[in-house]
Amino acid sequence: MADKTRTRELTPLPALEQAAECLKILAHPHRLRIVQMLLRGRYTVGELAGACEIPSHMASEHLRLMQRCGFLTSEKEGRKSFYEVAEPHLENIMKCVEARFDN
Amino acid sequence: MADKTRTRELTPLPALEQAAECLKILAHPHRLRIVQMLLRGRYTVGELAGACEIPSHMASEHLRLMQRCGFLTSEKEGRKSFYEVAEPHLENIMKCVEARFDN
DNA sequence: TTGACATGTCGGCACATTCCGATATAACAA
DNA sequence: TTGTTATATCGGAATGTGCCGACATGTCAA
Repeated sequence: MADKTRTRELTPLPALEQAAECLKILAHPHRLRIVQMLLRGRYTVGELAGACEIPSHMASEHLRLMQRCGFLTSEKEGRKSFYEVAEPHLENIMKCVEARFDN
Repeated sequence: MADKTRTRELTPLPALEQAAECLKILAHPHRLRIVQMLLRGRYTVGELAGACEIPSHMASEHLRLMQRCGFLTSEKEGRKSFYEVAEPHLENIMKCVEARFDN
Protein backbone atom coordinates (compact mmCIF):
# COMPACT_ATOMS: atom_id res chain seq x y z
CA MET A 1 0.00 0.00 0.00
CA ALA A 2 2.53 2.58 -1.09
CA ASP A 3 0.55 5.58 -2.29
CA LYS A 4 -3.09 5.70 -1.17
CA THR A 5 -3.76 8.76 -3.31
CA ARG A 6 -2.93 7.06 -6.57
CA THR A 7 -3.95 3.47 -5.92
CA ARG A 8 -7.28 3.99 -4.16
CA GLU A 9 -10.04 1.87 -5.66
CA LEU A 10 -12.37 3.45 -8.17
CA THR A 11 -16.04 3.75 -7.29
CA PRO A 12 -17.89 0.85 -8.99
CA LEU A 13 -19.96 1.81 -12.02
CA PRO A 14 -23.37 0.99 -10.48
CA ALA A 15 -22.62 3.43 -7.64
CA LEU A 16 -21.59 6.05 -10.18
CA GLU A 17 -24.89 5.51 -11.99
CA GLN A 18 -26.72 6.30 -8.78
CA ALA A 19 -24.51 9.31 -8.21
CA ALA A 20 -25.17 10.54 -11.74
CA GLU A 21 -28.93 10.32 -11.22
CA CYS A 22 -28.71 12.36 -8.03
CA LEU A 23 -26.48 14.97 -9.66
CA LYS A 24 -28.88 15.20 -12.59
CA ILE A 25 -31.72 15.98 -10.21
CA LEU A 26 -29.61 18.65 -8.53
CA ALA A 27 -28.45 20.09 -11.85
CA HIS A 28 -31.18 22.68 -12.28
CA PRO A 29 -30.98 26.33 -11.19
CA HIS A 30 -34.38 26.41 -9.48
CA ARG A 31 -33.79 23.14 -7.69
CA LEU A 32 -30.41 24.40 -6.50
CA ARG A 33 -32.04 27.51 -5.09
CA ILE A 34 -34.75 25.44 -3.40
CA VAL A 35 -32.13 23.20 -1.77
CA GLN A 36 -30.05 26.21 -0.74
CA MET A 37 -33.08 27.78 0.97
CA LEU A 38 -34.20 24.55 2.63
CA LEU A 39 -30.70 24.07 4.08
CA ARG A 40 -31.36 27.30 5.98
CA GLY A 41 -34.93 26.61 7.07
CA ARG A 42 -38.40 25.36 6.41
CA TYR A 43 -40.44 26.88 3.58
CA THR A 44 -43.75 26.50 1.79
CA VAL A 45 -44.21 25.81 -1.91
CA GLY A 46 -45.29 29.40 -2.47
CA GLU A 47 -42.29 30.90 -0.70
CA LEU A 48 -39.89 28.71 -2.70
CA ALA A 49 -41.71 29.50 -5.93
CA GLY A 50 -41.46 33.22 -5.17
CA ALA A 51 -37.72 32.98 -4.51
CA CYS A 52 -37.25 31.15 -7.84
CA GLU A 53 -39.61 33.51 -9.66
CA ILE A 54 -41.67 30.64 -11.08
CA PRO A 55 -45.35 29.68 -10.77
CA SER A 56 -45.98 27.57 -7.69
CA HIS A 57 -47.26 24.57 -9.61
CA MET A 58 -43.81 24.30 -11.17
CA ALA A 59 -42.09 24.58 -7.81
CA SER A 60 -44.42 21.81 -6.72
CA GLU A 61 -43.09 19.59 -9.52
CA HIS A 62 -39.47 20.25 -8.57
CA LEU A 63 -40.31 19.49 -4.95
CA ARG A 64 -42.09 16.27 -5.84
CA LEU A 65 -39.06 15.15 -7.86
CA MET A 66 -36.67 15.85 -5.00
CA GLN A 67 -38.99 14.21 -2.51
CA ARG A 68 -39.29 11.03 -4.60
CA CYS A 69 -35.50 10.60 -4.65
CA GLY A 70 -35.19 11.17 -0.91
CA PHE A 71 -33.70 14.66 -0.88
CA LEU A 72 -36.69 16.30 0.84
CA THR A 73 -39.67 15.60 3.08
CA SER A 74 -42.91 17.56 3.46
CA GLU A 75 -45.55 18.21 6.08
CA LYS A 76 -49.01 19.62 5.49
CA GLU A 77 -50.30 22.40 7.75
CA GLY A 78 -53.72 23.63 6.76
CA ARG A 79 -53.59 24.39 3.08
CA LYS A 80 -49.83 24.92 3.09
CA SER A 81 -47.08 22.36 2.64
CA PHE A 82 -43.76 22.87 4.34
CA TYR A 83 -40.69 21.18 2.89
CA GLU A 84 -37.34 20.42 4.50
CA VAL A 85 -34.08 18.66 3.69
CA ALA A 86 -33.96 14.91 4.38
CA GLU A 87 -30.61 13.96 2.80
CA PRO A 88 -27.72 15.24 4.96
CA HIS A 89 -25.12 15.03 2.17
CA LEU A 90 -26.86 17.87 0.35
CA GLU A 91 -25.16 20.31 2.70
CA ASN A 92 -21.69 19.21 1.62
CA ILE A 93 -22.48 19.27 -2.09
CA MET A 94 -24.08 22.68 -1.73
CA LYS A 95 -20.96 23.94 0.02
CA CYS A 96 -18.90 22.79 -2.97
CA VAL A 97 -21.24 24.61 -5.33
CA GLU A 98 -21.11 27.79 -3.25
CA ALA A 99 -17.33 27.62 -2.97
CA ARG A 100 -17.07 27.55 -6.74
CA PHE A 101 -19.93 29.80 -7.89
CA ASP A 102 -20.61 32.39 -5.19
CA ASN A 103 -19.39 35.87 -6.20
CA MET B 1 -25.54 40.27 11.55
CA ALA B 2 -27.03 38.00 14.18
CA ASP B 3 -26.99 34.49 12.72
CA LYS B 4 -24.72 33.97 9.73
CA THR B 5 -25.99 30.45 9.17
CA ARG B 6 -29.58 31.49 8.60
CA THR B 7 -29.22 34.93 7.06
CA ARG B 8 -26.34 34.28 4.64
CA GLU B 9 -27.11 35.59 1.16
CA LEU B 10 -28.46 33.20 -1.44
CA THR B 11 -26.37 32.53 -4.51
CA PRO B 12 -27.76 34.71 -7.34
CA LEU B 13 -29.75 32.84 -9.98
CA PRO B 14 -27.28 33.44 -12.87
CA ALA B 15 -24.54 31.79 -10.79
CA LEU B 16 -26.87 28.88 -10.05
CA GLU B 17 -27.52 28.53 -13.78
CA GLN B 18 -23.80 28.16 -14.37
CA ALA B 19 -23.57 25.70 -11.49
CA ALA B 20 -26.44 23.67 -12.90
CA GLU B 21 -24.74 23.43 -16.30
CA CYS B 22 -21.55 22.16 -14.72
CA LEU B 23 -23.42 19.64 -12.58
CA LYS B 24 -25.31 18.44 -15.64
CA ILE B 25 -22.04 17.76 -17.41
CA LEU B 26 -20.77 15.85 -14.40
CA ALA B 27 -24.04 13.92 -14.03
CA HIS B 28 -23.13 10.91 -16.16
CA PRO B 29 -21.64 7.66 -14.88
CA HIS B 30 -18.89 7.44 -17.50
CA ARG B 31 -17.92 11.06 -17.11
CA LEU B 32 -17.77 10.60 -13.33
CA ARG B 33 -15.43 7.65 -13.78
CA ILE B 34 -13.28 9.61 -16.22
CA VAL B 35 -12.99 12.51 -13.77
CA GLN B 36 -12.24 10.14 -10.91
CA MET B 37 -9.41 8.54 -12.89
CA LEU B 38 -7.99 11.83 -14.10
CA LEU B 39 -7.88 13.12 -10.52
CA ARG B 40 -5.39 10.30 -9.90
CA GLY B 41 -3.29 10.68 -13.04
CA ARG B 42 -2.94 11.27 -16.73
CA TYR B 43 -4.64 8.89 -19.18
CA THR B 44 -5.27 8.42 -22.88
CA VAL B 45 -8.67 8.21 -24.54
CA GLY B 46 -8.28 4.48 -24.98
CA GLU B 47 -7.40 3.85 -21.34
CA LEU B 48 -10.39 5.87 -20.15
CA ALA B 49 -12.68 4.14 -22.63
CA GLY B 50 -11.46 0.75 -21.40
CA ALA B 51 -12.14 1.67 -17.77
CA CYS B 52 -15.66 2.79 -18.69
CA GLU B 53 -16.22 -0.22 -20.96
CA ILE B 54 -17.31 1.94 -23.87
CA PRO B 55 -15.97 2.41 -27.43
CA SER B 56 -13.21 5.01 -27.54
CA HIS B 57 -15.07 7.31 -29.89
CA MET B 58 -17.67 7.73 -27.18
CA ALA B 59 -15.04 8.44 -24.55
CA SER B 60 -13.70 11.00 -26.96
CA GLU B 61 -17.08 12.75 -27.02
CA HIS B 62 -17.29 12.85 -23.24
CA LEU B 63 -13.77 14.24 -23.10
CA ARG B 64 -14.49 16.89 -25.68
CA LEU B 65 -17.55 17.98 -23.71
CA MET B 66 -15.58 18.27 -20.49
CA GLN B 67 -12.75 20.04 -22.24
CA ARG B 68 -15.09 22.63 -23.79
CA CYS B 69 -16.44 23.59 -20.36
CA GLY B 70 -12.99 23.88 -18.84
CA PHE B 71 -12.92 20.72 -16.73
CA LEU B 72 -10.07 19.09 -18.66
CA THR B 73 -7.12 19.79 -20.92
CA SER B 74 -5.41 17.53 -23.43
CA GLU B 75 -1.99 17.08 -24.97
CA LYS B 76 -1.18 15.11 -28.08
CA GLU B 77 1.80 12.75 -28.04
CA GLY B 78 2.22 10.90 -31.28
CA ARG B 79 -1.14 9.39 -32.10
CA LYS B 80 -2.30 9.38 -28.49
CA SER B 81 -4.06 12.15 -26.56
CA PHE B 82 -3.48 12.47 -22.85
CA TYR B 83 -6.11 14.21 -20.78
CA GLU B 84 -5.83 15.77 -17.33
CA VAL B 85 -7.94 17.77 -14.89
CA ALA B 86 -7.91 21.54 -15.33
CA GLU B 87 -10.63 22.63 -12.88
CA PRO B 88 -9.38 22.26 -9.29
CA HIS B 89 -12.87 22.27 -7.74
CA LEU B 90 -13.57 18.87 -9.33
CA GLU B 91 -11.57 17.27 -6.53
CA ASN B 92 -13.92 18.62 -3.85
CA ILE B 93 -17.08 17.67 -5.69
CA MET B 94 -15.71 14.19 -6.37
CA LYS B 95 -14.95 13.81 -2.67
CA CYS B 96 -18.58 14.61 -1.90
CA VAL B 97 -19.73 12.01 -4.41
CA GLU B 98 -17.36 9.39 -3.02
CA ALA B 99 -18.39 10.18 0.57
CA ARG B 100 -22.00 9.48 -0.34
CA PHE B 101 -21.76 6.65 -2.90
CA ASP B 102 -18.62 4.62 -2.17
CA ASN B 103 -19.34 1.24 -0.57
C1' DT C 1 -73.11 27.68 0.38
C1' DT C 2 -69.81 30.51 -2.58
C1' DG C 3 -65.41 32.08 -3.71
C1' DA C 4 -60.50 32.63 -3.18
C1' DC C 5 -56.24 30.37 -2.08
C1' DA C 6 -52.39 26.74 -1.86
C1' DT C 7 -50.87 22.80 -3.73
C1' DG C 8 -50.82 18.89 -6.71
C1' DT C 9 -51.47 16.34 -11.17
C1' DC C 10 -52.12 15.51 -16.20
C1' DG C 11 -51.15 15.94 -21.28
C1' DG C 12 -48.38 17.49 -24.65
C1' DC C 13 -45.09 20.42 -27.26
C1' DA C 14 -40.37 21.72 -27.80
C1' DC C 15 -35.91 20.97 -27.01
C1' DA C 16 -31.72 18.55 -25.37
C1' DT C 17 -29.10 14.39 -24.58
C1' DT C 18 -27.44 9.72 -25.30
C1' DC C 19 -25.92 6.39 -28.04
C1' DC C 20 -24.33 4.35 -32.17
C1' DG C 21 -22.72 3.47 -36.95
C1' DA C 22 -20.15 5.51 -40.41
C1' DT C 23 -16.59 8.26 -41.77
C1' DA C 24 -12.41 11.33 -41.32
C1' DT C 25 -7.75 12.49 -39.98
C1' DA C 26 -3.30 11.76 -38.56
C1' DA C 27 0.64 8.81 -36.85
C1' DC C 28 3.18 4.88 -37.15
C1' DA C 29 4.74 0.16 -39.09
C1' DA C 30 5.80 -2.93 -42.75
C1' DT D 1 2.99 2.80 -50.78
C1' DT D 2 -0.54 0.03 -47.94
C1' DG D 3 -2.55 -1.18 -43.73
C1' DT D 4 -3.30 -0.54 -38.81
C1' DT D 5 -3.91 2.14 -34.72
C1' DA D 6 -5.68 6.13 -31.95
C1' DT D 7 -8.55 9.76 -31.85
C1' DA D 8 -12.07 12.86 -33.55
C1' DT D 9 -16.35 14.20 -35.87
C1' DC D 10 -20.86 13.78 -38.25
C1' DG D 11 -25.86 12.43 -38.72
C1' DG D 12 -29.74 10.42 -37.06
C1' DA D 13 -32.88 7.57 -34.09
C1' DA D 14 -34.51 6.95 -29.59
C1' DT D 15 -35.19 8.68 -25.30
C1' DG D 16 -35.52 12.09 -21.63
C1' DT D 17 -36.45 16.76 -19.61
C1' DG D 18 -38.36 21.37 -18.99
C1' DC D 19 -42.04 24.06 -19.34
C1' DC D 20 -46.71 25.38 -19.64
C1' DG D 21 -51.87 25.48 -19.75
C1' DA D 22 -55.64 23.28 -17.87
C1' DC D 23 -57.74 21.05 -14.41
C1' DA D 24 -58.37 18.65 -9.73
C1' DT D 25 -58.21 18.60 -4.75
C1' DG D 26 -58.51 20.35 -0.38
C1' DT D 27 -58.64 24.45 2.99
C1' DC D 28 -60.23 28.49 4.79
C1' DA D 29 -63.21 32.84 5.05
C1' DA D 30 -67.46 35.23 4.46
